[in-house]
Amino acid sequence: MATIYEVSALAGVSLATVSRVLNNSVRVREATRLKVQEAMRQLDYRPNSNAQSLASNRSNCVGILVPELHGPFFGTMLSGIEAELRTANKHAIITVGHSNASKERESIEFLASRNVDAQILVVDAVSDEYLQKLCAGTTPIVLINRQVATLQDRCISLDNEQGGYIATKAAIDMGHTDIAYIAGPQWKNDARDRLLGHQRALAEAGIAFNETLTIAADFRETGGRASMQTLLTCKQPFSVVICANDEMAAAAMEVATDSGLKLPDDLSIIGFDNVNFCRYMHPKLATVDQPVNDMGQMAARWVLKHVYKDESIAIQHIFQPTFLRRGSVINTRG
Amino acid sequence: MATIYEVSALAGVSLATVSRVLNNSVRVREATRLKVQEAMRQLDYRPNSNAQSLASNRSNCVGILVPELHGPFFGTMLSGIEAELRTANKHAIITVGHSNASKERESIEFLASRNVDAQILVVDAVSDEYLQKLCAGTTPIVLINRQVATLQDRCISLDNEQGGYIATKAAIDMGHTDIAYIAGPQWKNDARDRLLGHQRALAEAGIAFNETLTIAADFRETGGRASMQTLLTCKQPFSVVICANDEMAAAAMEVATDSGLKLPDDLSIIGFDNVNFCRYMHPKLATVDQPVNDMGQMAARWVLKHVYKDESIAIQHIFQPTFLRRGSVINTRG
DNA sequence: CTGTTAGCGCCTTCAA
DNA sequence: TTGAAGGCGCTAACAG
Repeated sequence: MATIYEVSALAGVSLATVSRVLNNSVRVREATRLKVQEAMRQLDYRPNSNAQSLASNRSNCVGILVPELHGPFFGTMLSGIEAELRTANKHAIITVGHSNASKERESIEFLASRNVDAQILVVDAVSDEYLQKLCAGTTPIVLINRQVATLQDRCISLDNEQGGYIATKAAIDMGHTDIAYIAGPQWKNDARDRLLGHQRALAEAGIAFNETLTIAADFRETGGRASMQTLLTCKQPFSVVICANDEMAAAAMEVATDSGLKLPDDLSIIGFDNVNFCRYMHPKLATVDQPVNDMGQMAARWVLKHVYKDESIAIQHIFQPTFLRRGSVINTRG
Repeated sequence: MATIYEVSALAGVSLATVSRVLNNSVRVREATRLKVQEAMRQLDYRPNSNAQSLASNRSNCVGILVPELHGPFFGTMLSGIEAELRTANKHAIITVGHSNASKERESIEFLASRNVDAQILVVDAVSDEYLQKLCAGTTPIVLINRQVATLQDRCISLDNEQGGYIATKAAIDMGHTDIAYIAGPQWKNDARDRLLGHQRALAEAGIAFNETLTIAADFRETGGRASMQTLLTCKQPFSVVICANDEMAAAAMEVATDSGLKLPDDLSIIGFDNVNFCRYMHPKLATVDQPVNDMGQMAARWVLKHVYKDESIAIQHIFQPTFLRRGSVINTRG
């Protein structure tokens, strides 16, 4: 592959000049520029970005770390990030953490060693202290869906408490008073916040919080399934089960159907996230929409603004969830 | 961030020696190695991979190009690729082509300029000639789900013809003779092959191919929806509609249900791909399983074998589909 | 506006 | 087993 030297030789200019037209920096005489560009074309020249990055200490790449690649959630988020970055001609280097602290750390270090200009992280295993130390370093960091008190200006996340609140409030508004709740793992702050919102809605309506109708699971189908089975055998009445995410809701729905309940007449179900498969379910899953694509886009914009200095960009740190009423939930007041 | 110089100074050795322990190459005296490693630890040294890549002309990164990031299909594939690469301590640089020729080309060039050791491509817009020229270059290329006659040894793909065949054969075996088919875009070879397989199964069973019951759509929900509507108004009887992918099948199912048909009693539906949402549908979608994760993994293995010289690996170029019978299809023979 | 000259951080012969 | 020296392809002062 041709180098900048060959271009400069062919064009009859110094390599500094070639570098200048490459970065369309400062003033280069139009004729010279054309000569150089023609030489580049003839040689099919492509700059070696490793060399550029080494020399300039900038890579035009931003590193991304997500917990996983499969599944509907992070794909959408990545899509939002990538699309926005691309508009600015920046590229994404994507890495996976598998919700495992050492893999997350390893990925972050890989990104750092790749000299990315910034990192967008979606992590749940690594500690707050680690993140604080990381943010104190030189590479700008953005956090999606992770709240660290001292790092608010770098956090992009959903108002999970509000999401938990509106889901439960919607159920209450539709006449439900016996409400079961399948929570997410309580060591995750989003799961905790959703539960808090749920409790706030109950309190506001004067409904007592029922411990035995509240089960903490793992955000996965297996957990949702087990939780639903427990609920069905706990001898307490409930007309709706609210789940802290859609996967668990799907599992709950399956268990309920399998055990002979007719949905939504016998039981209403509400999810959280609004991932793509909600609309394929039967009945369609009522859920709380989380604008993942937009949140990914916003993280990318944060980088565009703070790293690539596009001052025209406004940053929104907290995104509001919205309740989507669909067939899986019924109004008991008719 | 500490450089190799500082490490060599602290350890009291030359930087060549540091480089050697870094690449655990040749023989370094154990004592020296320990001294160096201790220095690295103290300085929290991380090699700059841009510099490594520039000097060694190897990056330990493989470039990936997929059509999109959202949606259930490519996420799973990426997951398979990434996991396999990671076992060998190689990393993935992921890029998106949006099924658009110039974006695909741009992404490929980006990957090349990043000096990736190999590229795994899932492309549909770029031409065969372009790919041939690309493969003639120095960077090893693997193609997933794209057959180029002269490049067979670099292609990993599903036997789509067979997939089309078994879907239709399954329907026939269950007593269906009036069979509608919603095809994919015929400029894509996978869509074409699936249709060919469909026709082979028909021919084999002595069933005449019915043009008006065959509609080519776009592999998307909108296309599936429109096609199903056309079918419902075409005044020809059919007891099953076979779709060239699951998205169109989901849409077809929705349209059928909305127009009052009871599934699967009034109409059977079969999809293709077995993406994650099939099992959330109601009735559950019978479909042809495409082992996407495995195919991604195999592409990664190709790279591990041919680029990183792990000769122990065996490569499988063609993957076989399997039919998954589920509730959306009924046996008319009882 | 253009050329000269140092590096960027690391690998890799070649000698010792 | 180790060190010295040149170079990977490019950027960024600093002169001119």
